[in-house]
Amino acid sequence: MNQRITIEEVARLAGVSTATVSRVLSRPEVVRSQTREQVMAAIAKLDYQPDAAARALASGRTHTVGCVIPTLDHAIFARSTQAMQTTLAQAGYQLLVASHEYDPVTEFELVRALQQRGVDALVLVGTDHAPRLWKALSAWRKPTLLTWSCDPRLPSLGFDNEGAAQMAASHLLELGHRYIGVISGLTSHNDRARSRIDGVRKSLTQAGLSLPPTLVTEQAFNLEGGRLGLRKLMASRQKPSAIFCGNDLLAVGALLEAQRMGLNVPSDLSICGIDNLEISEAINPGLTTVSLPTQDLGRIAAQHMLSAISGEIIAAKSLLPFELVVRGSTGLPRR
Amino acid sequence: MNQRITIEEVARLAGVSTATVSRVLSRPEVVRSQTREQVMAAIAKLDYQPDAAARALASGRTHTVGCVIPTLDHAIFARSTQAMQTTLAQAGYQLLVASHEYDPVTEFELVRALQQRGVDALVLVGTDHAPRLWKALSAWRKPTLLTWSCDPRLPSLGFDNEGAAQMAASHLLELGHRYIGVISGLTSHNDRARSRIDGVRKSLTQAGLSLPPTLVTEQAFNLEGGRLGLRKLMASRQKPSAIFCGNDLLAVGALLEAQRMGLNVPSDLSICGIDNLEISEAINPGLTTVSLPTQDLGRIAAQHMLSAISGEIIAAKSLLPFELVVRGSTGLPRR
DNA sequence: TTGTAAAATGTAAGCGCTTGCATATACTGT
DNA sequence: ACAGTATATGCAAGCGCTTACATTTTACAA
Repeated sequence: MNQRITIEEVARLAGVSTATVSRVLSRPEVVRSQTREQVMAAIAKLDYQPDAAARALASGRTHTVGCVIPTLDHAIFARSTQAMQTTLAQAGYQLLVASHEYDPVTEFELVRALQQRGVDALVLVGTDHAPRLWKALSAWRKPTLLTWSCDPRLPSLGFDNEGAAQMAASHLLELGHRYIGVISGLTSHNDRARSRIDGVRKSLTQAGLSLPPTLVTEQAFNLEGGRLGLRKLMASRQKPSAIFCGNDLLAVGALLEAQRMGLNVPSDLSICGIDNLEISEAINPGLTTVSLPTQDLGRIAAQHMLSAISGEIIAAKSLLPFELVVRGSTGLPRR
Repeated sequence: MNQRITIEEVARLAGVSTATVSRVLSRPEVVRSQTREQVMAAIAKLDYQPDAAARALASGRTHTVGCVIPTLDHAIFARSTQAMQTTLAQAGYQLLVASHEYDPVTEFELVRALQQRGVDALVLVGTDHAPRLWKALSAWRKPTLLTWSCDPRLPSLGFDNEGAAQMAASHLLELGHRYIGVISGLTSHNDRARSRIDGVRKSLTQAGLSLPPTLVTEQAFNLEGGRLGLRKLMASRQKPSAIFCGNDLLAVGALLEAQRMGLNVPSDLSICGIDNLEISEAINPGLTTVSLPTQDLGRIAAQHMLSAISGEIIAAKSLLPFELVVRGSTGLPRR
């Protein structure tokens, strides 16, 4: 840190006290405009950059929001995180991201690390967390937000994952499918994946059908998982005529693998996902899916945290809308 | 911050001075093991969490690395950022990410913001930066790394983008293509995109061919861009028999659009990209591409910064390897 | 033992800023 | 002009930690 410019030098040059300089920086409206301009001139002249650590120590606020996600390597999280970052940056806040790769222990440690760093707010994904993490969160006196799914224990901003899956399943049922397979993401430490399976099961039950374990497979959350899942389901005794995938990545993988196997989608097999990624629309045939506003999720999460930081009360639970997007990958079952 | 536990309370409970507690935290080996254990016990008992802002102010180090990228919304950046974050976290460092959406002004401001925050190192993407950003970087006395492409002005870790594009173009030339079109990403504030076009041009020139402007189109960096680009090129007077895309996202978009137009890939049109995304392998036909180790890029970038922070000298320029992956999307031109 | 060097610990001065409170200056109405 | 307010600025005490440097303890040789 060689000859860093300090607030003192600015104060000297401007002919005021450090307190005034500080005020110009944080609450300019309380400083007389003439004084303010002198100070601003000095700041500009010296190219003064306040030391964030010192500000944080003195004020107890870091202008930083922490965000702990499973991984940036999935488009949905990358997208919402991107939106969050942009929104925060516009308000002068910085985003500290950390990812745990679906490991609850890592997640706990990351949260602690972010808390130590004094982030002003924390955003987490989902409701599956280690008990001691819940404890660490409730002992923490700063805004915290759960995203993607909701839990009564903390303010949440998410989707009705079960409902989204039900919507997809109903679509398949309405088309006349009776044997519906499910390719789910790994459900460990992932409540979204579980809720989505539950949603399908609920729809099937309501229709007087059931979801036999042989028609459900859990796969890694990537294209390869979708392909493996498809092969597994199509190898079962009673082949499904339609497959619901826990997300679009799996669905796209399944679709491409079906085509490789020489199956025609949708006449041989209908496939449906959740998320509505860009690829879902582009692929041939287009993927029928439930569209989730993931970008809005990130943006609104950021807005909520900014509000909460400035003392406003935020909704305990907000659900974002979703809608079925029917494309070419689903159709009537073979007679 | 209500009744936060401070180092003083730990010291009191352990019966030592705050200095000793501090040493246990940062240089445990200089403390007698017996003392160290007393202190650790006190830390555990009180669940003491050191205040990062105070540590930063006193020590001048934040254990934070800043990373400024164009956007997280592209798989390649998400992937390398993810790898960086993981590597840093393992070393007890946190990642502050910021994205500028290809806007140099925003980029400059973000860098300043990160510098104010006292990050211990900074990672940037590419070599296209505002002049005042270069100035701000050289005035800064901490490790800085350029990634994706290299520049003599700063330590760099990247790819030979021109070479990668040449490799792809040579492949198409060897197959016998003479009319090669290019769908490039937007070249503004994006040296990688420009280098890749240059690479293709160079290969063509060496083969005694040229790259007419009508066979080059710049498109937004997404699937839609690839589709628009394809339509544009296929509408030109002299249709290309092969298309090089600046990255795989464009290539996949182009491929899917070609199929929608009823073209057979590769017999009617060969398509080739750069990056080797997961989708490139999964799609039918598989996309011929130049594979870049983006994950390694992030991991190694993190390692370099950790080394540099601890005072080691890092290479001024490291180039990561790449290789051509030939799949089904390229073939011989129609006779 | 005792002396000496090495190792361990303690003391206390900051790090650069914010902010409650005291003081000074600027307005207002009479 | 003057008291009485309202507004603007300054003073100085921290925020919680790190780290030279000083001091004490330990280890070991003589």
